[in-house]
Amino acid sequence: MTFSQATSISNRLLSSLPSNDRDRLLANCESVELTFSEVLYRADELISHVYFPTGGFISLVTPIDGKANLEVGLIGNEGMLGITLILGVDVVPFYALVHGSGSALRITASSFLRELEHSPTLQAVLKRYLYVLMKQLAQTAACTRFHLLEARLARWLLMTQDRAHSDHLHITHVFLAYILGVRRVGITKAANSLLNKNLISYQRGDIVIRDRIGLEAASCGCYQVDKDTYRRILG
Amino acid sequence: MTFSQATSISNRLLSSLPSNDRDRLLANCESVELTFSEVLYRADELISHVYFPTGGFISLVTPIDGKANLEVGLIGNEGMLGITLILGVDVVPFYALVHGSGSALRITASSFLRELEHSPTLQAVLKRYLYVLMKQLAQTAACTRFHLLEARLARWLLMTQDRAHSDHLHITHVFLAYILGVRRVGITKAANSLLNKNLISYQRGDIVIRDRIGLEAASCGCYQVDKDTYRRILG
DNA sequence: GGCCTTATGTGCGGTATCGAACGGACTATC
DNA sequence: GATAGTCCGTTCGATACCGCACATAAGGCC
Repeated sequence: MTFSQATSISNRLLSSLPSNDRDRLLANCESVELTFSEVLYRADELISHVYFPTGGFISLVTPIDGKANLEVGLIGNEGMLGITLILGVDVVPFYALVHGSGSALRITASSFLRELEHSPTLQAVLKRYLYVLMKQLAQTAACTRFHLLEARLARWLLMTQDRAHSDHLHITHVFLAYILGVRRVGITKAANSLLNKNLISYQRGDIVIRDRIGLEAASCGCYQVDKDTYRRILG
Repeated sequence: MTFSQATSISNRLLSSLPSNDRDRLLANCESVELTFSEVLYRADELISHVYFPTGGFISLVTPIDGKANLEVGLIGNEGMLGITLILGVDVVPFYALVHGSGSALRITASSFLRELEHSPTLQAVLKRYLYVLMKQLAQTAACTRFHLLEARLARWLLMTQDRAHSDHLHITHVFLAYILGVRRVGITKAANSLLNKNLISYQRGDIVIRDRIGLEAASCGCYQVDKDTYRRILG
């Protein structure tokens, strides 16, 4: 066994597998460090590896018109990157960008597909995860349309905190603007508003969540909706 | 055989199946008429039937905050409704609303799952379709965020024309506002602009596409992107 | 210390869309 | 031909963003 139980258990999809299936999969995994702003997938390329984040987390980003971008999904240790392989499509659907440094387990696409054949449980779990991801895509679409920036920012901070497992996030306004599809100035304004409410504090690329409950109140309901969906389908 | 070749061929997913798989499936299907504004699925209910539109078409709609709504997908004879069954989840993810009257083939969820077991080809086709749907979800999210209403309206008209197989669409401004997540007045303004450019004409719930090429120019690139994705993955 | 890069704040005019209300025109029904 | 219902057009002020430009500040590096 290449990896300790502690490592394996820190990805929720993997830890929900029966131990023999999990061990088989882990034996084919290698541990990698995801580093901030690293691009794991470029759209339309072939998927070479799939990733199960354990510490780090990843943004799924859709480019549009060659200039703008929008984050459509967020993947931490509750999910995986490369899920479309289970649909028999090995073409990357979205850009995948590391937004939180940390560890992940990765496995080559071919090994992954082989393990998938051997484990109906793995198939079942990942299919359900894909369902959750779809719901999140739609939720994000509607959220982006209707909710004010401040609420969207609060939602993003909460989602990210869950995946970073820390109150301290390493992220700049420029990056947030990119993710949320707005101007940097818009982020400055929204972040300042949250600051004035004593919900967060920040300084040169470090954001600290000060009041999680307050932040939940300031965020739109989408945060809770996403969480509920995950729990209902995979919990 | 319950249905003629002509009927079966009019859904593109079904017509891409080998004839024996298709015939088995069709033998379990019944033909139904979809009527305008009919609700086929309500979110969080159980999926009782899946639908393969042949003439009609269906909107997938995500409600948000209990008041607003946003269309996140459009299903005509190029697709199917109820696709999430292949993920092993029988809970409806989105509202499904008939937006174009016309025929469809439907099959009970249990029969569908049984056929799915028997036909790896069916599984493969539908998984690829699900991939396309995911890409469209993300594209719609970004489109909704960045593109002006007039372009989004043009895109919607084109997508709908493809699925209605007709230049005449039966849809009111109120409905369009609901779909695109804007005020009715916004639709009136955008539609009027398209009218002034001689791209469409309309009157009391009937819209006529006058100049398809011009409409494509007025629409955002998302229309073409979606089409390309479908062709690449399923074509 | 001095310099450069990066990160954040501010100010200005512009605009797409919002919410609400009202007016007019066509259709269906009786 | 009166009445009610549906559909479309217009106007009003408000606002959440936009693009652009520039100011301030903090940290790293020589």
